[in-house]
Amino acid sequence: MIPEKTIERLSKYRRYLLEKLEKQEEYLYSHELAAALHLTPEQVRRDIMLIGYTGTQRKGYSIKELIDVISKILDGDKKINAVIIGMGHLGKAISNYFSIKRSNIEIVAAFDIDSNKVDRIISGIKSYHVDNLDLIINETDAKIAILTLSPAGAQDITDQLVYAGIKGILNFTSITLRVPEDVYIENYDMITSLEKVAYFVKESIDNEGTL
Amino acid sequence: MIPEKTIERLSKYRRYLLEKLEKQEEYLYSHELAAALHLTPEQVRRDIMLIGYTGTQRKGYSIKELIDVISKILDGDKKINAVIIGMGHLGKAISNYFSIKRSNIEIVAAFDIDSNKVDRIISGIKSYHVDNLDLIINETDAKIAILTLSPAGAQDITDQLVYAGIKGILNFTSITLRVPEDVYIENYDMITSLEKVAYFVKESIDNEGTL
DNA sequence: TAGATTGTTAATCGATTAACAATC
DNA sequence: TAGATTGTTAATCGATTAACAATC
Repeated sequence: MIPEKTIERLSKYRRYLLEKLEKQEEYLYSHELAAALHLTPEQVRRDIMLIGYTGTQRKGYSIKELIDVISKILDGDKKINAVIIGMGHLGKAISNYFSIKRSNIEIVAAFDIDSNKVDRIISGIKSYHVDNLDLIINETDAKIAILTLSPAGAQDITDQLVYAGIKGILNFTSITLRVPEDVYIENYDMITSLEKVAYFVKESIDNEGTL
Repeated sequence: MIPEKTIERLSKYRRYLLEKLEKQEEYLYSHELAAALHLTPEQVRRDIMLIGYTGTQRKGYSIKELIDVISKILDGDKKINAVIIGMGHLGKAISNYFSIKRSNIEIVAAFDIDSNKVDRIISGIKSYHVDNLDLIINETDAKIAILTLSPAGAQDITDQLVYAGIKGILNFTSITLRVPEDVYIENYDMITSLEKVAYFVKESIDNEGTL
């Protein structure tokens, strides 16, 4: 079982490695990857050890091989389908973001309650009325839902999603959702993030020259 | 010095407490707050201990007092100004999100390179061409920047922001930015989050019934 | 009072970092 | 070869959880 933190870093490693691959580079050292992502070389080596890949002692790691190993871990064999709930600005932003297909995740449908945003293709994704949630999720066999709707209806929609067979939720609403144990939730809380930045900025301004 | 993780939770506590306050409730127990946010009561009590607030042993914590103590920690005395770089869908989504004024953070300006999005008021925020970055940041004394632009120009803009006096960055671009030590960066990486959800969903599907 | 709750110290857990032998 | 790098174990660090006395 690979720890959550390592999974996060693997995703970032892969992104960086793909950039390197495009530049025709073949090998890189743990300390290069570490420097690029503000980590320690030890941590990089340990993560790579955990996924069972082995470099060569002078040349470092093969970029191509490492990408393949990480991809096998992150993507598995089969594709996984996702849906977006809420096609406001945030929903559209995410659609565009993932329209460049990366990895094995595909956004196969979007939902909204606004009749202007329904039964149309928006940002390349077919958009349905939320009344069709259960039907479309079953048809597409989607397992992930990305929640970008307003907090008010979020818990209700979540219950419907779980009922329809969704197993993972990326939650952009700022409320905490209740779900069964076997559903994985990742909370993406913009308010908290901004308040955190503000706190540490305030701290650093207050402590200016106090070292 | 309060740890990062505690700061994050304080932000969430406050949000929840404000909801409770609106419902005219006066007191709550550590276990209530814990249950609502999927934490342990011990952790809630420890966090509250760290910020130096004390409840009463039978009634629990005064909602109003606790909000005030958290606000004093998170907000400090003075307001802090923020700017958004990039007024695409994501920039607009964030503008709307924070147009309801919460805490002491205010978004005072936005920047873009697209002439259609410049010298206008978008989602309630005055939008300028990026050429005016330094000028406006100095005029408004903004200390935080929210980056929602495309990865290509992000490092260049970041250098300009740091030069203009920005001390905290909320980074929505998926690249890792280089900044001086005294600039606080919070990375908000949607790709990594989605890949993480996909990984754990895949794991749980693979292990179905394996318990 | 008895029961429930707080505040806080000690124990545990997990993740990161240091250290270093092996080796290309 | 000498120097740099990997792989991995041990040590450290930090955060969470358990335990429990104090007390309303």
